[in-house]
Amino acid sequence: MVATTPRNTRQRRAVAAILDDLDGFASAQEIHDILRHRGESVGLSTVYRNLQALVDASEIDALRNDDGEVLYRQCSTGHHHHLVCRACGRTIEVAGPTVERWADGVADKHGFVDVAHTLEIFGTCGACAASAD
Amino acid sequence: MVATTPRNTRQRRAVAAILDDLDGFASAQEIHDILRHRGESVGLSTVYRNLQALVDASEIDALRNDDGEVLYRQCSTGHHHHLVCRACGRTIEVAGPTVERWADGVADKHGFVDVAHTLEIFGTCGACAASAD
DNA sequence: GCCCCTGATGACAATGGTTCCCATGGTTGT
DNA sequence: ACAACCATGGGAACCATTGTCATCAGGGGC
Repeated sequence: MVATTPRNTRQRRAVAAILDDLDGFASAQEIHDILRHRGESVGLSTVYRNLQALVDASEIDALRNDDGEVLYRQCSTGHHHHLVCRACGRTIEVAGPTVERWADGVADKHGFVDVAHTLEIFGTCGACAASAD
Repeated sequence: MVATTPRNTRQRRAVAAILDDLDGFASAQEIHDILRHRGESVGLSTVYRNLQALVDASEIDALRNDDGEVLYRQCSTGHHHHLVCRACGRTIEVAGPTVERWADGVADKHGFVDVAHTLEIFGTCGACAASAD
């Protein structure tokens, strides 16, 4: 499987630009809407395809919210987790070396191989909690 | 909010019985199929409703697999996480007091309130890894 | 045990996020 | 510029899940 270089299309650039601008996580549909409002309309299928390609290339992170929707965000490289505000989507990347070791240790102790884990922290950030009073 | 006692119907008992018998996680559709094969046919809507009720009552745990499907399992009470085999679904409950404290501490440090977290470990159990060779 | 009220059921429609299909158009190597 | 071929987009298809509503049955009251 020789990795073919993806073409540099207007749509691909537009999707990447949105992810550059956004701070928190956003769904594919939200990104599609933002593109429409910017006048840089891109087909919904294309948004999905490009997001999936970026995930495959490990250039963005994806996670599911409680509703099962997939959210995307441009993140730093390397393994990390997220502290996400339920209200505004603001996201803080967190590293947890201890947790990584713990998870691997638990799996190893039970004879599991090819181990991966998911860990996300959800809460309400200070600003949103204050404005909700 | 006075909790009304749910009625003791054949369908409710049948769904609970399946969860009693199963060891690992199963999707609503799988449980529906098992019921059909047992001859204790139950409407799909009813399966979903009863599973949701059991989740609300904290009598079973629910989590999403990579495909976004919701999986259900009868678990011990109290907060815990899961080590799940991708191949056979075998599940081991794990407690991680250190992780709990770490997650809460991280959230607190950033001023987040009303904090929750998700943590699941996926891997291939020894038996499945051996049979895959 | 029998009735009746009311919540539970189930067949089907509807929803919503995501993926598939395929004719068309734009990109890139030459 | 040319041509080959990948990317696009609009709509249909998919699939898990939820909603609708007429019908059914559990269980409290008698």
